[in-house]
Amino acid sequence: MCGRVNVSDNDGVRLLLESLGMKTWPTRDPRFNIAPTQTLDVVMLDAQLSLQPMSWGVSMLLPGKNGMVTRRVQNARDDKLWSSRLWKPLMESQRVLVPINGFYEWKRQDKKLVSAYYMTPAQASAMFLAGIYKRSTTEADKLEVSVVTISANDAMSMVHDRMPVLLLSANEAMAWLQEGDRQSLDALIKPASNDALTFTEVSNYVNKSTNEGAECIQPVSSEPEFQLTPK
DNA sequence: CCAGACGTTGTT
DNA sequence: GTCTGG
DNA sequence: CCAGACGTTGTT
DNA sequence: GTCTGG
Repeated sequence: MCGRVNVSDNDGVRLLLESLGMKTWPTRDPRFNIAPTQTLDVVMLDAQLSLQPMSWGVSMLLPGKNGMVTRRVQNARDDKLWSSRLWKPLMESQRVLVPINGFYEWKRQDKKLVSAYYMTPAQASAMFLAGIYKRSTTEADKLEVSVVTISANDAMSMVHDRMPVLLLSANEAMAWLQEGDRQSLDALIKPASNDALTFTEVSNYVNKSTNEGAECIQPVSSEPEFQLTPK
């Protein structure tokens, strides 16, 4: 779940960041198809709120056939946040917000891909995902982020059984950054309400992560747009 | 997340 | 089948 | 000190 | 391999 996002509408993101009182926003070229290992601009709270580029996926070391192997983990499950030795320290002091315009999910049936869907906030043009970040142990100054996930709500479960944790108000977003105790944070870690997201079925153009542009979010019409004239 | 590879040597 | 790259 | 875990997704 | 918990 949540392994592909869209950050193509800088105006929408700017409004979202301004709702927190920020005066900076992304100046990157629009990206309709951001995949794990690529760069996300992430909101962190230090002395002030700031926007930091981070690589999508927190690295962890695991024993492999020939020594240790690095594995990148793009999502953090809600039920592991306080028990895993990877996530727990990040939950305590490394919480961040991931501003996006929307994310993609793929529906499967009998193991096979059926269709791709684009999810956008119903009430805004951008939204925050709950994230946790870590300083890279190998590369100085490199930051890595994972997106917190939870069981899908009823609406999402039509497509997929997991979804990212959404922070849909400025209050919730700031609470995620500021709260110190576990109880307050746990209150934020819940599936969004069923009417929080708008679903759009899109073509398989977005499947390939090197494909870019507005074609990624173009709706699939129920009727074919073009029909061959029968002969 | 999905797509695509999944080997090596020697040579230019 | 499983790993890596984007 | 030793024992045991160590992400996530998809899948059913 | 390396960290956490007992």
